[in-house]
Amino acid sequence: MTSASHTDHKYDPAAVEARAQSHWQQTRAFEVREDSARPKYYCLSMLPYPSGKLHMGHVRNYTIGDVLARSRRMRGYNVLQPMGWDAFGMPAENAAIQHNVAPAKWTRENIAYMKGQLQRLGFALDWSREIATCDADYYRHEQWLFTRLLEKGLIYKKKGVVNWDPIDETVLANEQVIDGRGWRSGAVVEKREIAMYYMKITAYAEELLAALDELPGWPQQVRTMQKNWIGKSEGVRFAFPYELDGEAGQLWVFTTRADTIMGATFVAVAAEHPLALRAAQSNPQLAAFIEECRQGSVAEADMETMEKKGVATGLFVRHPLTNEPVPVWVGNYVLMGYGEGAVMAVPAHDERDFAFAKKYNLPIRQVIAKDGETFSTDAWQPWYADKENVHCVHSGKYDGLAHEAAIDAIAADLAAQGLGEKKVQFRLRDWGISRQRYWGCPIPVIHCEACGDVPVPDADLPVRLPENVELTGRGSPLAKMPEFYECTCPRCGKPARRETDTLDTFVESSWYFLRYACPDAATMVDARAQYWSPVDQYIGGIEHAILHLLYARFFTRAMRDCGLLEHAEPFTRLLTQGMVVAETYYREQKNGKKDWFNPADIDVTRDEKGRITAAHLRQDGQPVVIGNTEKMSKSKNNGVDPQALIDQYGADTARFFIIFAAPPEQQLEWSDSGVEGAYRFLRRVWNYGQKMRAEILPAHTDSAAPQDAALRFELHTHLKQANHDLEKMQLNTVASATMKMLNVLEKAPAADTALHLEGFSILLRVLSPIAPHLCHALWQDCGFAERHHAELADAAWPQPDSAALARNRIEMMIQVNGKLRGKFEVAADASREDIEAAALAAESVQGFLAGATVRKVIVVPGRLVNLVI
RNA sequence: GCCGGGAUGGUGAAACUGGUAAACACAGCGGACUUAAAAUCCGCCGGCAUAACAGCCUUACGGGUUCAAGUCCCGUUCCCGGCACCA
Repeated sequence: MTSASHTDHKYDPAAVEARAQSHWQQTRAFEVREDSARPKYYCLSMLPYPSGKLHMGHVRNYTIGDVLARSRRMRGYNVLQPMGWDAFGMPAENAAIQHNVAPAKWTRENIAYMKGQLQRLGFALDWSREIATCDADYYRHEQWLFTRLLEKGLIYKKKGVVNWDPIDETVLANEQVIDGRGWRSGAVVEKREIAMYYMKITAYAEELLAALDELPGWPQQVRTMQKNWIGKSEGVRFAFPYELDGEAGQLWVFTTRADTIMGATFVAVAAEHPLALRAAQSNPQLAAFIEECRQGSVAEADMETMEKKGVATGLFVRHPLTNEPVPVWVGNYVLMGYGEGAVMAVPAHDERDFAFAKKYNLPIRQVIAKDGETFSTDAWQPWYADKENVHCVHSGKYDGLAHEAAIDAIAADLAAQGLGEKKVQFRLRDWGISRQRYWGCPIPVIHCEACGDVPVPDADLPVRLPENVELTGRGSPLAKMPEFYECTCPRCGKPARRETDTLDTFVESSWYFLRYACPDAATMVDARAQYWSPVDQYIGGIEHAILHLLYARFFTRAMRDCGLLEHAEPFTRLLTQGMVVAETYYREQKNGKKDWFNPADIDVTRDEKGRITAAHLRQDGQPVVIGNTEKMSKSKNNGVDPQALIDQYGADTARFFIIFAAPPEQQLEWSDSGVEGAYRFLRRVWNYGQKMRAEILPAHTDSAAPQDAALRFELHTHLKQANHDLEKMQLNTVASATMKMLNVLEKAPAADTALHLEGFSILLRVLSPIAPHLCHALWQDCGFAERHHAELADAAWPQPDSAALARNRIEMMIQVNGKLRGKFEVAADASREDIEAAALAAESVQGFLAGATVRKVIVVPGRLVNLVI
């Protein structure tokens, strides 16, 4: 049963873990295939970007996934848990520029290293299904789908606005724009319009929204965020007619507050709006303002927080209901790519318009009133924007109408003139998927002067990304490679030019979970994808709550509508893990830039209460500023390397600590203390296992029964709690329960061998998903594999014994006026009257009852009695 | 700015459906064992007050509902995530 190397009494994580891992590898324990005899369980963690080495967030994510996967397997499920690499992306290009290494080489080396780390952590992964999104065997299918979606009209081309760095002549990601300047060049960033491909996600807006109600396995907060992001609103789209240079035109806007139209005192248009550009031709001041609006990033957060500015165009449109002239302004806060690129402004009933009108001295006209409130243009009051219990005033024939009625009447009048109608609008915008980057999936389109944009025929796929390139950081590499872009048109055979943009990396991560099911399929997916779909449990960071998860939901539907799948929702249950955060430390340079220091290089000073009072850089002993506690990131240099933890304490300790330290959905604040405690606990388990082998097992006979009912009650109470918490995915208290179980077993008399055996077999099974290596070794060494006829990974999950949990007397509390005053014992099946009588007679409350009248007695069976006096 | 979330002892946290606030740990303090150290084991450990008990207070802050509120409602502060080209 055991070999000499296993009989060493000291807990040696490295040896224990190598032993378990080689067992799993030799038995191919976690390679699975379709099996109609058992329920399937597809447990998926978000795939990592191969940035170099694992960070703590990865370890947390995959540990949570592994606990769920292993515990399901022990409950009889056919469990698939795969892993792969989100291998395209910007960091590889940055590394290439900085270290002069090809992105492909850099990425593949990172993958090899990180794979080794994942294997060292002992996750129950089916490595035979591993995929890397940068492999042509993966992205060829994505290119194939692209051409289908292009034909179906679900992908189309239009102009979009990007951040343009005029010095590096390159498009910048929002992340690369810092305070309006390019991160490398320092140049003031400009907005530039370029032609791009878009996925028509808005075609699915209604379905994506409605289906959120049918995702009970998703956290409510994620569903709410997606709902708000899709942003369905019902309103009125209408036009302000105008005449310009003798030509008639219409300026269209959308509003959800058509009941306030009579208070519209100006119209604001985006800087890129055709009317603005036309007016600027003869208005240098306006032209200068439009130029100013072109500067800065395209990020919405920047647009929303910047100072709202505007300039009058000098043009006027006519109010569609009053025919009065209304001035047209250009506002830097109006987005051309959103809605109509123009908004009506009602200063009296919109807070932003109010501020703008005050700033530029534009009229503020009240058209909504509320009983008991007085309107004043001096300061904004929240009720000005109310929709309930308000009515129209100063609005002619609409006076007295409530919100809904006014909208109906106004929409009808606009429609009668052909100047508007009710409309449902979504905040959701189509998904721009073109990237002017090198390290991504090439867009499979050929541009021909005669034939236009021609999709690459199936037979010519994949369009391979050339892998040996030099990156300079200027321009787009593919656009400088004639050997890549020079080609012939598949239709007419004449010389043509290949598209040099690549796809957004979110495209790869929108369907990878389907490819795991059939990684060797000749087509994009096959029947195996249907067997494993949908993913039963998805685990990943809360930061992906909107974009990635929404894109994947859309993509699954698009594939369904191409006949590739039968289902619409990719992920049945979702667990959004909290972030791993750590303190930040920095020093500010004279130019305002911050140098960030890693927590590992910092010594902190604490006061007698343990609070941090100061921090110093170990290297020079000089003080540093203590920043906020934030998500571990490269930019803030506050990452803690999990490798050091694994090297020192082993994978089981790292896993146990991460599970124990915080509930999965909550943020996990990293601290080195506590890891030691996890290690001590596992060592106690190991030492108990050695005692089991040396003392308990030799004394045990199979006919013996557990003796100590009180301890057995505690043991099964902890097991019941653990099972309940596991179901809720509150894994930290599952870990606590295993600690409580060990505390019980260490109290148990050595002679009660049956209790020890029962208890330890339960403990090992409950602990095994969290610390699988240690438990695997003890399970074998203590003979449980023979007793239970299964290796631990396949052992049946333990269930509490109801006989052990039965009680005939229970303890209840007595409150007097809601304050705890005493306790008493009562038979478990006592009647309400008996409980009440026992409570009133209890010694501990006599002092409070003396001279008082008991007005009311509240009995909560099994818990407490509250005496109201 | 907008959307979503969070705040409980020195620290991480627990408290099931509104019913004993602080389980389980970490750190700290005291003790046992030891020539000594490490390891291990035992005890104490929210605040005020007290010789000790009794008692009073306490779940970010301010109100409210209830026999009873960490939990529900209203308002506020601070922190975190996302905001469409970071992944």
